[in-house]
Amino acid sequence: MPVAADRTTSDRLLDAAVELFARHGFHGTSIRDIAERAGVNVAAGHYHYGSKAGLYLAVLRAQFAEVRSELARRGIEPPASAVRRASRRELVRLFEARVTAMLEFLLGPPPSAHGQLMLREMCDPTEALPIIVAEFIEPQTREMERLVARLIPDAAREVVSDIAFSVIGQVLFYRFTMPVALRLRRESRYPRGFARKTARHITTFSLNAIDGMAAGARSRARAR
Amino acid sequence: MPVAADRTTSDRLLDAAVELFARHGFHGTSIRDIAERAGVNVAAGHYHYGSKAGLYLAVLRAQFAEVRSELARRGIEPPASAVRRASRRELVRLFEARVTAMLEFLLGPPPSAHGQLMLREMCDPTEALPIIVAEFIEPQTREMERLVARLIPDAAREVVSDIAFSVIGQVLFYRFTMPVALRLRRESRYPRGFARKTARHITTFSLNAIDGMAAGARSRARAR
DNA sequence: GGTCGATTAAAACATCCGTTTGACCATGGC
DNA sequence: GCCATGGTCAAACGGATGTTTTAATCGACC
Repeated sequence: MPVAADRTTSDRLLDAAVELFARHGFHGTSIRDIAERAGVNVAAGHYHYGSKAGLYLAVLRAQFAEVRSELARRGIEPPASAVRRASRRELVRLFEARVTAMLEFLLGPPPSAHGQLMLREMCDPTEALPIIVAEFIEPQTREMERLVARLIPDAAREVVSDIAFSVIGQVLFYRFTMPVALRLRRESRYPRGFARKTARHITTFSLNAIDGMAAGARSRARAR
Repeated sequence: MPVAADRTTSDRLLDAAVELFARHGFHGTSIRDIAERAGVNVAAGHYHYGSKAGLYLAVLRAQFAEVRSELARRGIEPPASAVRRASRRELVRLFEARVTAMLEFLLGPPPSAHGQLMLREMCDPTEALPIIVAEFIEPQTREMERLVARLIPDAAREVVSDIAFSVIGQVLFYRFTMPVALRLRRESRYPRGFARKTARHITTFSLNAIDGMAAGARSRARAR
């Protein structure tokens, strides 16, 4: 089943490589598989990308550049000034919107290749990992920190950072443990609306945690 | 660097295989690498375990049987009746002890092979995944649910389950994203006491969340 | 029309892979 | 002593792998 034909050889290689690397990993995918799927010669990979590793790197570069622009397109990257001025109600809305967007983005349907490739980089970090961090994880963490900082004022930078990590952690968790979660649920894929429903839970859980920690900090401050 | 010598061939194979499968994955590890590390002949793997896949399966069986007994040894598996009778203070202590034990277990030092093998099964599920679920994830989830159920009485089973997932999620997250977390921190491994410190954060975060959700449920009940 | 650089194609290369074979060796029962 | 048995070994097998080589093809430009 070759990829769409009206594209350059290098693009078709990239498309096929995304599919197969995501599905079977670097070691589990052969140049010949990729070439066959792309409908090109085995030598094309080396000609256009130098080596198998070069092709893999190009795949991740392309994917996570796309991730960044996709997230920007969905408009969940409001200018920092907007977050600074937002009311509590607006902050909560932004929080849930962000969590929902990330989950929908990662869980599909169909399940995106991004999540799988990211997971693979956690298993076997390559020189592509810095790209993923820079293009996806770092900006998402910073934006989340900005939101959290407004939701729990006067908290130490480190506390804010830990909380942002807990939130992002819950989100990524639902992607990374998908095979297990589905097995526990005895289903073959997440049901319709699962991302939204899960986002609601994570939001509720996390906002209660944040509010509780803020209240705790206030009462400790009074006791001093 | 061969493995200790005063053991049977099949045991030395298993030891070497744990190391290498954890480090480089199934596809990334060759029978020859394993045999060399174990100091035995290449044919030994097939003789004792039938095939490479058979050896891999044996590795995971052994590892996660060990996990189960190790967790039992650490005494964080109190009989269900103890949880049923525990005071709030005791429940909180059990909660933090469980989170701490899981984190110390997963993060090391040195980082355990279990976590890495588990992560690999999330990437490429094999017939070993049911073993991991049955030996580790399922029991941990059930125990956590039991604790959570006591901490937020009268909650629906589904809510309890979601919360338990959020807690386990945060714990596994710190293992799964280790390469990224370390990169963001610009360190090569987690500092001493990191597991304990992180367990404190997860406990604080989660208990605040649970208490908040419990209070929210109560006030909604009153409004009705 | 011819030249040249860029691209594609087929074939070959060397290496590595999982697996199998058949010989060798120790041990224990008869 | 001798065979049966279970374990270990070097060697080889067939196939797959990433990569390279070499030749053919295409398109633009003078």
